Amino acid sequence: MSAESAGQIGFQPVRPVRAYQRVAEQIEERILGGQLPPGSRLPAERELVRQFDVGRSTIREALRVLQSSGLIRSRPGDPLGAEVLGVSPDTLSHALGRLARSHLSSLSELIQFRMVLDAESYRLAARLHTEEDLRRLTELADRMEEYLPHDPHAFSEADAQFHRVVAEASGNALLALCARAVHDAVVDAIEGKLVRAKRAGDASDWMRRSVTHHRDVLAALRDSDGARAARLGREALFEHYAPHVPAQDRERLRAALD
Amino acid sequence: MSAESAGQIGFQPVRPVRAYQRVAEQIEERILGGQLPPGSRLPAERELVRQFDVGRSTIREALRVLQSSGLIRSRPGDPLGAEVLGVSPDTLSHALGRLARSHLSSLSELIQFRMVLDAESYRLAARLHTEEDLRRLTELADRMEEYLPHDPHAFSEADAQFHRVVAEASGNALLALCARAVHDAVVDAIEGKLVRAKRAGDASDWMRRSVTHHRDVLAALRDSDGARAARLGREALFEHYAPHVPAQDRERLRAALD
DNA sequence: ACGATCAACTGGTCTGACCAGTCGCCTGGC
DNA sequence: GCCAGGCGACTGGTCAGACCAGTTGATCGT
Repeated sequence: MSAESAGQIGFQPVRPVRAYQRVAEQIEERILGGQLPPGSRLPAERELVRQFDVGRSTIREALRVLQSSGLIRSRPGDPLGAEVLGVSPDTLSHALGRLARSHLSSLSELIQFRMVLDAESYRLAARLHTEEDLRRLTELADRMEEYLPHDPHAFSEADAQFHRVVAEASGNALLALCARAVHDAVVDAIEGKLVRAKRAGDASDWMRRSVTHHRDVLAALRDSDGARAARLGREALFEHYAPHVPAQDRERLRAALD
Repeated sequence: MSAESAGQIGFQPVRPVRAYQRVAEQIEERILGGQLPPGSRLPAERELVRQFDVGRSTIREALRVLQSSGLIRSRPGDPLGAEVLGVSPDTLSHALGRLARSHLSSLSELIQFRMVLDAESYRLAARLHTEEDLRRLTELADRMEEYLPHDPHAFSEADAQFHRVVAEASGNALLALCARAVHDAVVDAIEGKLVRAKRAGDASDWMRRSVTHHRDVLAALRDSDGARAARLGREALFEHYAPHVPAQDRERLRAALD
């Protein structure tokens, strides 16, 4: 290594490790390592105090860290102790949501990212889907058409579920997870505008176009035509969101189209 | 809404909101909202006790949550109070790393996801890069060639930086961030194997191929040929990682190739 | 047999204390 | 005049002990 070849020993700056950190690390290790599987219980706080031989505040700070990571959940009065939840995707969603809310990334970036993720999961789904996937998707498309006239809420629900099933059909849970997190972040960021637009009267028109879009995607998946499915996904997102993006950012979305 | 039309009022189950949660939320709100910009300082804990009118343990648990989210950092004895860090991408990396370590997602999913993200950022970079980007990338490629024979560590560093610059050139900070987080997660997950393989003697051979790969990508970017750049990225990752993936998962990676 | 009661827990919060650091000021020696 | 050193007055990290409200399961009275 270059530092060593220059004659320096290369001491690492040692940063103090807090007691609550070591407690949290030990417990996290046990959870990630498979001891303490999801559903199992941690000992009570006062028992952990005895086992780790630290004060209760230290234990509690460690548990707070684990809880904010979604690894455990605690409930007052529960005689069984905190519940182990295991690794949950919600942390990802939260992190993405924060990133989106901060001006570190703009709405157009978020939508462009969603275009990329959706299109690629479509592409993979076209290649790797099972018959069961197709059956579920057909059913969802049917349900959307059925709900179309009278229940916009159920329609949106079926819509979201359609996308989730496609993402799962891609065979990549991680990709599906991120796609969902980004989807949620976009919805959070733009909800107000869209609800207004839907109330403005073009709702049923939009829903009708949405149904044909989903049918097109389904057909592309059935043909195992990944490129077509991906293009459909990108175009639909572009058409849907471009009007809500500042004009100077629209070029960015267009760049993600081809 | 369907629940209301069924005659139910639709009360939401109210879950108790802990004091530390409200404290953490208020502070997070201020940070995300732009008051309390990165670099600014929080009041001292005992001052927060007065302002929020809660006990110090409550304040400390709230600060722990914020710290574990990467929003703040505190140092004992600092008379200025905890430092605001703002939204950081490290949270994403951590969340992805945990997801990868748990069997919720396999190594092959992680690598496939990286193929998707890298390829798409290449594609966007080919379209949106600036002259300055090209200059920096050329310099990095030169540096890689220079380091090639005698400093594998610096070589890897330049390699990673090359990918980071390409991701930035895509113009989408979110995409770049995720790409980097996934990259780090892959490196964490596979590091042991790779180091062994590199020591086995094919290191310089791999580095030589890597240099030509980066030159190819650079050329594709210069030609604004997004499809070619994306394909190059996918193929390089496939060739590099396929041997380290269980045989039954290799088909998954192949599906991401086209 | 069963429903109300109660005691022994739980986690959430508060108080007050101590420690080891860190910083600013202030002083004494140059 | 200036600078080194020391002396407080802070900081965050940790601990101990207490109280509260909620949950639970056994116990008791009917």
